[in-house]
Amino acid sequence: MRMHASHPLSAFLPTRQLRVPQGDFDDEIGTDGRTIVYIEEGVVKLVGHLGADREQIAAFAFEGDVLVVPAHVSTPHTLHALKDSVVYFLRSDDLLLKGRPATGAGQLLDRILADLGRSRELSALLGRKSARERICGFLVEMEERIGRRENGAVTLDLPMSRREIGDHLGLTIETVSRQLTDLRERRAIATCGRSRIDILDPQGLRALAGSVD
Amino acid sequence: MRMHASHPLSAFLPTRQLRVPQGDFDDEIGTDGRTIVYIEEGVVKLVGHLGADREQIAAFAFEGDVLVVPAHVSTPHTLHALKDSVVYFLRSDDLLLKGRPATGAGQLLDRILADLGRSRELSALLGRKSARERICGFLVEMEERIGRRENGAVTLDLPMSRREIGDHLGLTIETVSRQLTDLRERRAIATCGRSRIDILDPQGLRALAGSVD
DNA sequence: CGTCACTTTGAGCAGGTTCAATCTTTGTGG
DNA sequence: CCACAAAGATTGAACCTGCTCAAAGTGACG
Repeated sequence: MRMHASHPLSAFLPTRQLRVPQGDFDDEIGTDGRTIVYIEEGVVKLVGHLGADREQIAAFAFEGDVLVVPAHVSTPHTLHALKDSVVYFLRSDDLLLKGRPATGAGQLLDRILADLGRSRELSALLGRKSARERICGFLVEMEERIGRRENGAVTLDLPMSRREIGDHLGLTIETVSRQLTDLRERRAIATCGRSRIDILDPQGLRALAGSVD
Repeated sequence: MRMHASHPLSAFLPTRQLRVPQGDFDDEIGTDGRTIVYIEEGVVKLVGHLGADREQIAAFAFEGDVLVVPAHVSTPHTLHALKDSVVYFLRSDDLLLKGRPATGAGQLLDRILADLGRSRELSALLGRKSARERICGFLVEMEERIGRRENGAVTLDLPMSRREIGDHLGLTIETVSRQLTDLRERRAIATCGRSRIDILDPQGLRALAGSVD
């Protein structure tokens, strides 16, 4: 499903490729209009800043994802790379007004709407789910987006820290840690080092995630 | 800023106008693809269903707003009219692939991105704000979207109930009520009946909303 | 092998929920 | 126009989930 090296985006629109090392790259985002980012390689997080060290991670974006950086909102948002990444920038103004909707435009719009869909899903999670449900919902989402099948179980290599997971799910690191410990004791997952998580019971996890499905 | 009677949307795209009485109109939404809704008149809410009477109101949409109904997400979403409304439906497939990007297309995309911006703002609110901050943030947003200036103060005629406010902000009706009472006692707002709220101290409200701004 | 950042675990606390009772608003029919 | 009913809103008291603060443990990298 991912766009390839000579992907449609750059084929018909004025994009700007950027290789970013792990870390911040806020300078690259224009503040005057909405920016659309396509992740060609790596992992990126979109962070909302509420002041006083309060952060809400609005989204994690992986290879092939599109991320819309909001403008004209009261919470300032910035982008950060969790790994060395290659991204393309695109101003929303350029998407339609220049004419020439090509093959890639529909795909791009689809991905923008997918981004919006994930945002709605996050709202439901933050507004109405318990800590247990949030963690399980997060693990299920990660499984679907970056899980690798490995003889039976699904393996996750999480590129984000406990703090970042907490800042995404509206929880503290302590609560994240406790919930993961609990899931480990229930044999729903197994952990190995800081970033690796094996999903032992995908169905159990989905049940605990508390969605309708 | 709102589109007018012969608005660009219908001028270049296959839309479907629908007059809906107050209440549900879920049947009208196709389940097979993402649906984009333009509110010509009235007020609409987008509801995410988490089962067991748990609801998250993802968005309220007023005249001139565009609302994207997410598809392919694990939380089913439905639309409801809070008043008699007139809305236009548009499938995302039809937006770009048919060619002919017209004047309205850019405007429409802008509004889709505005919808996404509001969704990000909501995530920040739900993930990281206290009950007090949520209520104040909500009032400030409503002030900006549907507030009417009336000799000095700004007046709101809220079309939603306390329950709906709670289901939007991730709070119970009791907490919403208590917070409003508290704001009334601090002389930040005044209430009149169930739906009318006068904003007496807009700046104070913004300060209590806890955004950076 | 030592250091530093990150993670885990524990104990006490607090903001918001739950449950229950009362009060207010709104709409309806006499 | 008033009385009544039903839905919605407010208030109170007890409780509970997740937070805060603190300390100990673990992994990653020089």
